[in-house]
Amino acid sequence: MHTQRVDTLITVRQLPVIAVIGPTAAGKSDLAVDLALELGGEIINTDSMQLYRGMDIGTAKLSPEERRGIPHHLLDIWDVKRTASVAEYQSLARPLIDDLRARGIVPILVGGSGLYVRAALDDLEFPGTDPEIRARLEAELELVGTAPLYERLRERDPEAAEAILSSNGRRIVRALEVIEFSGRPFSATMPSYDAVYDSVQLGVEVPREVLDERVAARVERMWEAGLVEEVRELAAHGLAEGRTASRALGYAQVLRLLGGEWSEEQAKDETIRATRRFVRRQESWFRRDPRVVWLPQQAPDLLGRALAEVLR
RNA sequence: GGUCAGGUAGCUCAGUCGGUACGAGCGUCCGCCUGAAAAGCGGAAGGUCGGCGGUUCGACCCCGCCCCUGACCA
Repeated sequence: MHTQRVDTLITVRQLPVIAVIGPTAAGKSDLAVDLALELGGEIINTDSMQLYRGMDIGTAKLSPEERRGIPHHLLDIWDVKRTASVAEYQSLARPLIDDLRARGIVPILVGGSGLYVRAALDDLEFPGTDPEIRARLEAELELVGTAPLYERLRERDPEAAEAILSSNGRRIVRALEVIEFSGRPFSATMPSYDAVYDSVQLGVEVPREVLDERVAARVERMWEAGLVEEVRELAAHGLAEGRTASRALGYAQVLRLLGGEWSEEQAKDETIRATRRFVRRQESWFRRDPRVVWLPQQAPDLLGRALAEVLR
């Protein structure tokens, strides 16, 4: 009976689910751990590449010490050969969030994969997939190119065709796949930001010039920390066959280095360039969501401001 | 000192028998994004074509001089 009253009290003042988002190298992970220590939270990874086992250096995974005793979930759960999937991620993240909340622990999502964050937090439903149809369409795309497939999409689902550019083979294939196995149109409904949880999204903001410098420094550090070795080892475990993991920043470039296609300098430069490009894409994705509260990472009282937003 | 090659977008380079620079890749800026999302796709802004003078109706493209870069010769 005692415990029941306590539980009730806690439920009354339940904190929102927190998501720490923002571009690569902005300082999300540290802020998240700070928040977890302060609020009694645990961390759920929202980074598509940190889901992979063995991809540590290149994904800037926090070391055990850096985690400062805070449990981190959804790290190292996939083999590099496996193709990533937002839908699967969603099916893993949701129960986890629910479970933590039920135990009075604040879930703190951290990561730069925008779609993954939304899959966890927002009311997104993924219509399913059919590997055979997909494979067939992809083969067709390879063979005929994008134009005929786009034409077909326009016939079967004009609305989807409207939303998808005729040059984007990947999205055309996915739309056709869904239409084919579901018999229904591919409703690529744009930004419906309907949250399923009470949540706060904290965007860590860093001036672009600073970020660009940090990216270069970080890639340099990754190299020194043995990224090439890490990739070499993963390659022995089939990294190159992995559809997703083989494309990860740093990994893709080192793979080309190992394949003799690029020099070390080239691989490094390309990694920096690709990462900067990625940063810009992340910013444009997150900027679009009006719910994000942006906090300047370099401000003296970052944690305090973050807490204020959470406890508001 | 001489010979040759070259000086065109922020970078690397295309290009025109003289008629408004058609440029390309990269970078930059902006945007899109529902089962690969560290992926995929799109749009835009950037050039007094090394400088000065000449020939011409007209020159980035022809001529002269000069400056700069690289290679070679001495």
